[in-house]
Amino acid sequence: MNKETIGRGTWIDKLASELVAREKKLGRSLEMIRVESGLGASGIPHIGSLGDAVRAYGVKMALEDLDPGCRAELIAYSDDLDGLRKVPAGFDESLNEHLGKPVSAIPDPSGCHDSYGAHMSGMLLESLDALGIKYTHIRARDAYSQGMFAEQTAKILESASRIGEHISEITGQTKFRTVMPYYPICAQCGKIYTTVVKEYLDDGRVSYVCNDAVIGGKKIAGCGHAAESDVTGGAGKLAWKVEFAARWAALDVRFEAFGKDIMDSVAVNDWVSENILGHPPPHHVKYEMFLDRAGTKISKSSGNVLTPQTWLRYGTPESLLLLLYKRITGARRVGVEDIPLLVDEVAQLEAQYFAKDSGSNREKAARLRGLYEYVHLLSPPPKPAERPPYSLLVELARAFQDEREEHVTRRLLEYGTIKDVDKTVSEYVRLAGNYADDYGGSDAPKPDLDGPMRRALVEIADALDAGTAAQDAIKSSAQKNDIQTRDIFRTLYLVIMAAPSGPRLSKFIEDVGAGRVAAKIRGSL
RNA sequence: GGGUCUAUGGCUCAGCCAGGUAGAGCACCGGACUCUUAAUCCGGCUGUCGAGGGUUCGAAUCCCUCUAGACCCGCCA
Repeated sequence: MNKETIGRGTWIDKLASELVAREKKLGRSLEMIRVESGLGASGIPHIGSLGDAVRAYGVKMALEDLDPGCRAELIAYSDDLDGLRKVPAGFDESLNEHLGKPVSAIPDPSGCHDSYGAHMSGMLLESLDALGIKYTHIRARDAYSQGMFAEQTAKILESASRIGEHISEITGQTKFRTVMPYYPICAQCGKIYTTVVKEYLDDGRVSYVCNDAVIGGKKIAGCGHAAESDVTGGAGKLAWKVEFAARWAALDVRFEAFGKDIMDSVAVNDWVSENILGHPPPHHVKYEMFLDRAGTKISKSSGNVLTPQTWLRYGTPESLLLLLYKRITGARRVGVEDIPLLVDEVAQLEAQYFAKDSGSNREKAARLRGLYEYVHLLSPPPKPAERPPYSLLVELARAFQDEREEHVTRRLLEYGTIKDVDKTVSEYVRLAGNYADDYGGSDAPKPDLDGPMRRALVEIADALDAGTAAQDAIKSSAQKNDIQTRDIFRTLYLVIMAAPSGPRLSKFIEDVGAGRVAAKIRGSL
């Protein structure tokens, strides 16, 4: 009944221990365990793509943590020989002429990387760096041109008919019964999705024809070129249904997570890996897609991407790691509005982590401790940081537009929310400030400025200019115009900071300056 | 056609994987403090854990069936 907690008690530890058990059973060495994450390079990386890599890194950490004799490494593999299927929302239409070409052969529209593909995977690598995640980066283009998969490619193409039959059996997809699972880049037009290979020649070459293809309901024109292509020199790539297997075998990959959208591909690749390439396939875990708040899949090519960059504009790296590490099962609806929750949840975890008594449920406490440790990549800080509540910060940030950090920090100290100002506080103020600026008050109602209220506001503005204390000015004008004080306060908040509530007004007015507030009130009338 | 996930208080969800007295936040009610706003603090209310069956001493949790919703695959990657 009381099972011993595995590792640090999280799903990551459980997964890693299953993996170790399997490796031992297979009699393989634990000296270097490679875990892999495919990056994708054809669209703007979203939270889900990041999750794949971050979770794989979690498994890497857990492996080294569980077994002292074990070293592990995360391979981040950019699929930059994949062709461009669709111009992502917000990108220039001129990319249309490159549809079907490998993304590493398309110029970077932003001009900062050597190709479109490098730009896209670069964004993901940047966010991995921002999170402190270490990886070994491999680009498909380099791997193929160095002949990394030559041996596997040969074996696969030799067994193409057997593989085609199997694919048709388990996925219902029949095309590989007649077509080789390999796409050469057309030597004439540079496209990769238009080439069809019917024959694998004995000398390591394939013969192909460049035909029209339909991708995503859209026709991509082929150029009609017919030629032969060497399969070992980077002039083409394996189809996805068999390419993972080649990678796993060539790089000796022992773990790879996957989204449910590629379940079939993984099943085929497992079979190919085991039966054609003689490499026991990596241990897997399947995860659900991240959905946006409306419940639709986050897609790289339609506009609703929640990118790691967006998250990190408002939330801490820890909050993003928490999102990805707290669990792996279950469909996840996620949006910018979750960032405040996750940031605060880190604070809550931290409080529990440093609390003296761990509560009644030891197992649960251990899991939460473990989660906190993973959120800090297993190097938790020696002592808790000052972590003011995010919603309070947003509210204060809305109130103080100028010299924000100084004003907000002073408030926090006065409230007793924080005792000291440290790096975390200024980071939090900056992030919550971004949130307040971008999402501030848009849903706040417009103040109702009719007769008496209008007069009252004018009086208040005059009184403020005359140096009257804010509190007195508000009270007397409320009496004079027969308005509830609470209504005046409410209206003032709406006028001054476009929110129905806020910090105490008298101190706020003192901070900001009575003259400026008076001007703001007049400006709204 | 095939597959996966989800269903827990008014709302959003945790707990389920490794069974042991149903939890949190928000909302709401009462109180404290306050400048009749906000924030903070204390206390309180809120549940046929989607339905039915099974396993078990014990099921929100495991198994089966069903219902509802969502997503994915059946182009390509």
